[in-house]
Amino acid sequence: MVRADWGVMKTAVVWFRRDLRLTDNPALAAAVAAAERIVPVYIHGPVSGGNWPMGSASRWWLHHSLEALDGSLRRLGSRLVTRRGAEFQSLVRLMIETGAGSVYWNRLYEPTAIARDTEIERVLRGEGLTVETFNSALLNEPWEIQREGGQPYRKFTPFWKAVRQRGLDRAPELPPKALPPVAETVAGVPLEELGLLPRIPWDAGFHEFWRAGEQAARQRLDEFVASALGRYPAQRDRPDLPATSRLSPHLHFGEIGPRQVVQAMRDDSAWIWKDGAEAYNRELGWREFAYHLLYHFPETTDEPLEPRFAGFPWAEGYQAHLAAWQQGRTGLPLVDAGMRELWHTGWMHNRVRMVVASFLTKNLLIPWQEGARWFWDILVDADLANNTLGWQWTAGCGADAAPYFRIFNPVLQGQRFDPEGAYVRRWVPELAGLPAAYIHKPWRAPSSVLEKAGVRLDNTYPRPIVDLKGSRERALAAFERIKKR
DNA sequence: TGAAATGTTGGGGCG
DNA sequence: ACGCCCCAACATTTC
Repeated sequence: MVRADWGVMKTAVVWFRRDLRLTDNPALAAAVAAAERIVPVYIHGPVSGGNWPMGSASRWWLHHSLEALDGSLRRLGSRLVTRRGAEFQSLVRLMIETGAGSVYWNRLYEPTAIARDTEIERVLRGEGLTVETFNSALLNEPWEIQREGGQPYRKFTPFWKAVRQRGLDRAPELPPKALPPVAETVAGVPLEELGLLPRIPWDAGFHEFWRAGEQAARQRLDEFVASALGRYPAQRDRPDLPATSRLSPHLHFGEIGPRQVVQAMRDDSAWIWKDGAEAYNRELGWREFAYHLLYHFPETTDEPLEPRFAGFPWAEGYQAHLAAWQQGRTGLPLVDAGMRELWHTGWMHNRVRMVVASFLTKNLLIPWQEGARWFWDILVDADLANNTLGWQWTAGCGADAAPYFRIFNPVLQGQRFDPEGAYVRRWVPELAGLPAAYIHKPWRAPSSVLEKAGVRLDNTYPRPIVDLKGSRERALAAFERIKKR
């Protein structure tokens, strides 16, 4: 095969974005197959993302993930070039500098990213350059799954059925065995100068819970399959147990891809864990559904999909309640435990996410956008598609949403899913001395029990900021006003 | 991927 | 022995 025709080496830029891995990276694989020289680049653009610029926790993760990616590239003989500046200009400059005639990237699906990438692709192609884009993030492109007649799905169950009929098998790309070096003359900005790490070290605790990067992602997947997958269907709703995969931030940054995850489920020889694999694949299905919805209904990041919710009578003057929710001092132990887990680790168990979201939007009648905004900033797995779906689902205004009357009771949810109170004890230590019978409702505990546990209501721990029964009735009345006639 | 209110049933205490 | 009542326990309906 003659490739280095006329003695000119072909150079390709691989533009990394949220595909921070070498295995199962179709853009990288295609570039390696097509060119002799590879320039891997990450471009840190100016504040972008429209209404949704990357949050603090995401930036923390990104910093460490880029560090890991650079390490992986170096082990193969290459390195990551890090640039700062507007994406288009940075890309053009780099291509001119390196003599690259082509650029490869894996697609993003956020509305602002689609608009930007489409424009970059158009202009570069107009200049006669090669632009090739790929799917690394999803099992199917959002437009590949369609209803009869071409409309998008709005219900998960038929969507998932269509996905299953299409089949989940997508062979992951193998990683390159080696990569050509990047010339010394190609300069980059040191990672530290991107300013991704917070100035105030509120992230100090994150290191205890997370390790970013492709290797860590793979390890977590393997450990999950080996140790927890069998119990996943029965225990995944238990925040007090290590029953979930915690892959979400790795998936968000593309340190591992859904194809690899599905393959791990399939390859697992213990078929008695079939139910676990099925249940976990279904969760990947929700992720696919979220991207499907974001692609087809891009305005839902800010507006309810269900138009009648535009006139919903949300509470006014809710700042104090919002702050109590954010800081984990609502007086509802399960809610506070969740919000503090979020603050300390950048992550929250999914069952608890539903409970705190229901409490915010229904018991406090605070607009779901406020919750989405807070999660966006604090979650290490903050993902526009998933976050939007999750909040609209809880608020009852989204696709396949929870009916408006479905209001979680944080006490009952706590008793059901944290029966011994271990989760609350861990994150709300001032309640740790309470017996299980009162851990989820300290305000109902006899004074002798409180005293023995060292709990002084209103002092060491607040009473509930709203009455559960009354606020539930208020929410039902509010929803009644926008009910479909 | 609810909770509360309301309805039904059946065991057991008791006159 | 029988009927009455109470009330868990469970089922159904409603929000």
